[in-house]
Parts: sequence; structure tokens; C-alpha cells
Amino acid sequence: MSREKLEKIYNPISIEEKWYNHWMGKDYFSADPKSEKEPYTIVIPPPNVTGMLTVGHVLNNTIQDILIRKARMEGKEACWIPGTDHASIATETKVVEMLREEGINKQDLSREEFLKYAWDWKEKYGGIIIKQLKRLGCSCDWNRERFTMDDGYTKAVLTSFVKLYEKGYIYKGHRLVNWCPISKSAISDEEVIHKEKNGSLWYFRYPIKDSTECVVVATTRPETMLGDTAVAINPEDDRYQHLIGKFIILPIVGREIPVIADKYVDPQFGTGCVKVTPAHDPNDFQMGERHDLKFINIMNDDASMNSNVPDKYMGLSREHARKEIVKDIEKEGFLEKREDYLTKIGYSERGQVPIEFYMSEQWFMKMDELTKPAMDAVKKEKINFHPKHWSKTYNHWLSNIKDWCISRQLLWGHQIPVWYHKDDKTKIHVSINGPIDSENWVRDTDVLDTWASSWIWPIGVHKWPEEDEGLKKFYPTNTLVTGPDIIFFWVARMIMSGYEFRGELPFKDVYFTSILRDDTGQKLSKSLGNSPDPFDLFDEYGTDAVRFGVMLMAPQGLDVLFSKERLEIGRNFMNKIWNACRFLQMNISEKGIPDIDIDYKKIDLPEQWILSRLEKMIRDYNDHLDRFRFNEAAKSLYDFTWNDFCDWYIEIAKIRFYNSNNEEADIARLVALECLRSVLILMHPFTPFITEELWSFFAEKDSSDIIVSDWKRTGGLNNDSAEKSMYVLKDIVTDIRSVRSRMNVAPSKYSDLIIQCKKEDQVFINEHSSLLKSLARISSITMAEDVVKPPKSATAISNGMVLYIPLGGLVNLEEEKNRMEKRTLDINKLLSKIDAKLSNENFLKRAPESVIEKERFNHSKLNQELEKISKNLEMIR
RNA sequence: GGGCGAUUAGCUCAGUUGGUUAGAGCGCUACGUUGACAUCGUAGAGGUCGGCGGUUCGACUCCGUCAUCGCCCA
Repeated sequence: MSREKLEKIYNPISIEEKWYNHWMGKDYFSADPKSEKEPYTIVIPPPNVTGMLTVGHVLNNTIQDILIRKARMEGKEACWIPGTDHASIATETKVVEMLREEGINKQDLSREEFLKYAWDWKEKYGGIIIKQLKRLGCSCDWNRERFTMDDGYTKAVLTSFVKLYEKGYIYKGHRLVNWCPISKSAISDEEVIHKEKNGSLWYFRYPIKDSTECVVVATTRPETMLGDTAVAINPEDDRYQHLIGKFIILPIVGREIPVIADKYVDPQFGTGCVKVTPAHDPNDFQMGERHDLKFINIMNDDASMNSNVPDKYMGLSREHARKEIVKDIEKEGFLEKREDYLTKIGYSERGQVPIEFYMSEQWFMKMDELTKPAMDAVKKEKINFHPKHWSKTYNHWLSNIKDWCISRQLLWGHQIPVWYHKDDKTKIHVSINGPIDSENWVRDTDVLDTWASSWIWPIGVHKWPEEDEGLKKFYPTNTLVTGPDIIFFWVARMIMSGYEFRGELPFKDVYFTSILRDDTGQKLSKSLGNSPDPFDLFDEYGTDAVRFGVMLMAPQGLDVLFSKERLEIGRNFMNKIWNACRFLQMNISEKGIPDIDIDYKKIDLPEQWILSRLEKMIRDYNDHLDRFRFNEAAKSLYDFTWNDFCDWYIEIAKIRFYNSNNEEADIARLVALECLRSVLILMHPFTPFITEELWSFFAEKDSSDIIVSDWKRTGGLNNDSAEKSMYVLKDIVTDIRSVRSRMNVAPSKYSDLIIQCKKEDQVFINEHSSLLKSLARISSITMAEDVVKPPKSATAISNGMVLYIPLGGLVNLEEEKNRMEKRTLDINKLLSKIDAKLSNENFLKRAPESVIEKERFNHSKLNQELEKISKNLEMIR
């Protein structure tokens, strides 16, 4: 034990950095691929390289740190691989924004020039979140840190592309894609956020050629009419049969477009006639293909009108064009009406504006073959989701998946490894290093979707496609910890890539964290500005307190309403532990730790009891952690430490320490130490700093740092009868305290105790009388089987014993009477419930014996209590 | 429209495979600085576990249904 004294006040800041540097210096976080130990691996969900730590990251990474630290203590080769993601579209958006502020337009830069700015940006902000993770205490193997655009990782990404291309899983196609007009790029279905908006439904009259008749079509997007190339009706619709094959003169534009019949049209919806804009609507696109219609793209890549529309609209934004079109349609008498209409609009996740369906040539990945093993793995529980219900969402998504658009019209990212021959554009070359005669080829300008690089993260963090020792030792990984919001983006795709490239699952367990929300239910996010800065929280409460508090409030499978006030429980608990240790230190340090062997069969009841409680806690704690119930684990540790150990055992230890019996005191010292050491060990993964600090004071001589100490799965001594006896004793103490409190006895005053109880109880009380006296502030105890209630005494009935406390003038008989009458009512209610059960033949026949026994026991116990209360009530009356 | 989740004390929430006199923290009431801790202690008040129906000897727990709220997908 260290000689220095613990500071009176726990000061987190002063110890956190000290211990982190110590751990780093000792190289505890490094994982050795040559180790004989069983590996336990986690790959971090790589945060955005230019991102900042949010409270969500705190939750997510604390969980990973808990798993890794526990595995390390369990003697496994713990390997937590950290890194960051280039986040193509998000980062590029930020860089473009930064350039704009400097007055630079992205369009005016060459690819190389832009990338120079982007890399500078990455260098400037790239390290921040990594530093933040260190402050959080994360025990990642920092030697293995990866960035998704590192040379090695890039090679892995390009390899995956080439392999899939060669397999025929990747193809180029001219399609309608989700287009973000802000980033001027295609985006995937998952990057489109659907929002419900109040909009309008406009009804336009389209005149039939060579007729006075009109059809009425409804649209929420009037400006797209500039690209209409047909009007469609349902082939069964009697109202419009005569129009099939006729032509319409498109208002404003003057184009002649056919009336077609297609089953897609719902005759019940609107007028039953729809305008068809094949180049700007997915359903219309399909109709266009079926009927060989013209595809007229009316927009530029920023969603302004292009040269395919009448001159007066050219260059207008889509919003402006809409107003003009409606105005002009109305002016020319083609507007039938306008209705309010609630509509779902797809927004670009990054650009925050409505997306366009836009015709362009993109690279796609075929999904059907890739999904098969991925679905199978979860179905057969080779991969387990926690909580399990996410597997339903997973299956649903995989069974309805469409081909994945993986190309992006961005510069920041992995440029697609495809080259086109300068002389013959149809001749293409696909490889990692490019063609030898590079001067004759032009590389595809697009980059890959970020998720098409991060989906190989568990593989790409090693040297793949090389079969290096890291890959062999640390793949597959054990657990993935991530948010359910990226189950499609990332989790599902990692599983696909794992099977595709390794023929094996990437991880065995997936833990989906709670989503943190503010008190109004909004998801905490940097962009909304409702996420507190974790660093402010660390400063205010201490990092350990934040970690513990967050873990305590995040149950498995549910969202959490986060508020920083809820972290107080963590801070208070750290304070409690600190002071419990300080107390022990005060009572040990002068003599040093006693060097005696304890005969555990001979120790006193309180020692037996606390060790039994400890054993139960260790068991529950491990059980909860094994099942990823971090909040429950934290709770059981908290309960044991505060309620059993501090509230009761330390109070009892005080009696030992201040008495003259040295042997008892030494035993108490050792038992208390045993409890404390166990608590520190188990708590270390949750709160690494404070536990390492306290361990340095309380560890056995020559023991290792707590971070590499042995984990505990057992430790105490289970003893049910001791727990029962102690329960009785605690009950008596509480009952006496309750009486004294009710009668306003000053806490400092001692009182006498007279007990009416059986012989065996007298033996029991005698055995523990000093404890009872001290804990309940009793000066003398007298007992007998028959006791006449002493005058002016208050009464409590506890475990079949009647306790009398003479209090002279303090006794309030009215209060006593009310209390006893209330209890009588309660008991009668309970008894009638039990009676109902015990008189039910089916219950007696079918319930297990232990349950029946319990009911009988309660029945007689309550009856006894009732009898004693009645007698006492009579005496009062 | 389809799916998932939630509804337990004034507030925020636990409650693991059905058997508890239904728990915690905060808040509230009373008392308290007795040599670890006022970031504390002691004692206490407070809930017919969203409604209805069912399964069962027994339902906060399982099933059905309705209501309200939230999320995801189309």
C-alpha cells in the first residue's frame, strides 16, 4: 500500500492524463499478432476524420473500451483497431464551404488543386477526434490506426472493386439516380431522407390534338411538365379508351406527346390521367422504357433548367421555374385548380435540399448474390444482434434491396480504377495500378461512395489483399458496436463484404447502442447544436463519472433522453468510492495491511454476509456483461458498493476498528479490502482512471497495474443463511431507527431496548448485541419470552420479535395507534390474497412446491405479526 | 400503407427465462455535521405497472385488440 494519503477531494483532472500516459508508456494497448492468447478484436466504427466527439461517441466508444479492457483483463489478446473515415461527401461539402468563404470556386480548381486543399483540411482537423478518444480513455492499439484514404487502405478498396468487376458484380449503367444538386453528385437510396411536407397538387388541362377535348393531369411538381413526353391512363379505364393513341399538345412547350395506356396508372388516383416525365421520375422512367418514350432531361446538375426547355425558363432554379410555369399555365387558361396536398419529399442527407431523380451514367453493384450469405448468417445466428429485434429490420432491407449506386461525382475519395481508351471510349481497362501505356488512357473521374470503402473496414485495416499476420490473428473480429441508424449503410454491407472477400463473417456479435436524444426527443447531433460538448462534461464531472453515468442511463435497445444532470449520479458515485477508499486508508495505513490468513468458516456474520453479497454481485455483473447489459451491470455494482458495502459494512467495520479486539479489526480490514479490490477490478472497464489511481493505493504488494490485472468471475463466498440472518439484523436496526425517527428522538441520544422474543432469538440477539447497540444507538438490551410492555414505550414488530423502546414523554400514542391500524389493514389485504391462493385446489395441485411453501411461510409470518400488533393495540387502548 | 419500439412513483427510467409485500436516481417531507463522504447520512410519503379481452393455479412479465407517442421502410 502506498504511503501517501488520498486527497480529501477527488480531483479527476489531475489523474486522468497521468494514467493515460502511463498506460501508453507501458504499451498496454498494443496487440501482438504472434501472441498465443486467444484474440479479442473490435474495429472502431471509424468516425468522420474531420468530426468532433459527441456524447453519442462517448457512449459508443465507452462500450467498446469496456469490452476491450475486460477482454484484456481476462487474459485475451485484446485488439481494438482505431481509425477515421474520409467521409467523402460530408468532408467535400465542408471543404467546398471553406473555399467559398475564401472566395474560391470549386469549379475553378483542377482535381489536383482541390485535393491539395482537402488534404490540408484533413491534416488540420484530422487528428482532433483521435485526441478526443484518448481523453475519453479509449485503450485502442494506436499503432494500428488507419485512415480510409491511406495508401494501404486505398489499395484494399481498389482491390475489392477490381475483384467484383471481374466477377461481373459491378457494371456501368445509364439510370435515374438520386441526385443531390448541392454536392452535384449521385447519392444512394440510404442517403435520402423522406420528409412529409405541406405542398400543393396542381391540376393542369392538357388539350388533345385536333379536338376541343382536354385531359386533366395532377402534379406536385409543375416545372417537370417541361420534360413530359406522354400522358398515361390505365388500359382498363373506360373513361379514356377513346384517347389511346391520340396526341396532346403540351401547353407552353407546344410538343406533341402521345397518350399511352399503362397498368401502373391508378384510375382511382386524381383524374386517372398522369403526366409522364421519364427523365425525372422513377415510375415514369420505367414507363418510358416500356413504351419507348423520349427521355428529356430538363435540368442542369444544380437542378436549374437547361437548354431543353423554352428559352424563357432556361437557367431558372427549379423553385423559380415552378412559379413561372404555374403563372403561365394559369395565364393561358390551362390551370384547372390547385389543392393543398401533403407530400413526402426526399431530401439529401448532406445537402439538406430536396433531391432530384436525375438521368446519368453511374457505376452499380449487383446485390443479389452478395446478400445471400449475409442473410443466412443472421438467420442461422452465426452473427447475433443485440438487441435481437434489429435482425428483422436487417432481413427486410436485404430482401428488398436494389443494386447499389457506388459512383459519386466528387473529388474527395477513392477514384474509380477504370480507364477509358482515348481513341476508343468503349475500350476500358480495370485494374489497381492502371494501364502501362497510361498516356493513351483517361481515368474515370468519379470516386466511390464512402460506404463502398468502409464496408471492407474489418479487412482493410490489415494489409489485405496480403495475407498478413494481423489479418490472420484478428479477423474475424468479435464484436461490432454501432448505432442502429447505420444498420444498412454499414453493418449489412460489412457482413456482405466479409463473406465475399474472406468467405467468413466479419464479427460475431453486433451491439446496437441507444440513440441519445435531448429532452424534446430530438436526436443529439452537432448539426442541430443540441449535443453538449463532451469536454465540458469531462471538465465538470470527470471523465470516469461521464462514462459511468452514460452507461448507467443507456439500457439495451432503447433510446435515451440525455441530460447532463443525469450524470450527477456518476459523479456522486465516484465521490463515494473515493471516500470509501479514504476511510479504509485512514484505518489501515499506519499499521500496513495485516498479514494474517483468515479462516473463512470462522468469521462473523457481517463478514460472511458482505462476502456473500460480493459473490452475488460478481456473478450478476459478469452475467450482465456477457449479455451486453451494460446498464444492468453498472447498476448491480453501484448497488452493492453503495447500499451493502458503504451503508452497512463500513458502518460495521467502524465498530471493529474502534474496538479493542485487534484480530476482529484485522479481519474487517482484510474483508473490506477484498470487497474494495473486487469493486475496483470490475469497475475498471467502466471507469479506468479512478480505479487505476485507487488501485495504486490498495493493490497487493508487487501487483500489476489494474489495467492488466486478473478479471474476477468469483471472489466472495456465497452464504445464504448468513444473508438471511443479516437481513433480520438489518431489519431490526431499521425498525428501531424508524421508531426513534417517528418519535423525534435526537439521533445522538441512546435508548434502551426491551425485546419480547423466543429463546433462540435471544441467543441470536445476544450474539450480535454490540452490533445492534452501535448501529441502532441502544444502551442496553433486555430480553424475555414474556415481557410486559414498559410504560411510555414505543413499539415495533420485527421478524416475530416485539421491540419496546421506552421514551418517556417523547412517546406519541396516537401516532403509534394510527400506524398499527394502518399496518393491520395492509396485513389483512395481503392475507386475503394469500388465503385465496392457498384455498385454490388448482394452485396447490399445479404450482411448484417452493412457491406454495413461500405462500405458507408468508401466511404464518403475517399472521404472527398481526397477532402481535393486535395485542399491542389493545394495550394502547 | 408495411414494420419496429415505447406506455411502471411528480420527473427520468430499471425490472433478464411468468411466482417480489413492484424497485432506483432525482424531486418532495422530517431529522441530522455521531472522526470516509453534505457530490453525505437516517427515517418517510408516493404506483389498481396505458385501456379492454384472453392464456394460466398465478400476468408488470405471454397472446390478441384498441389508444397515445416515437422511429424505420415504401
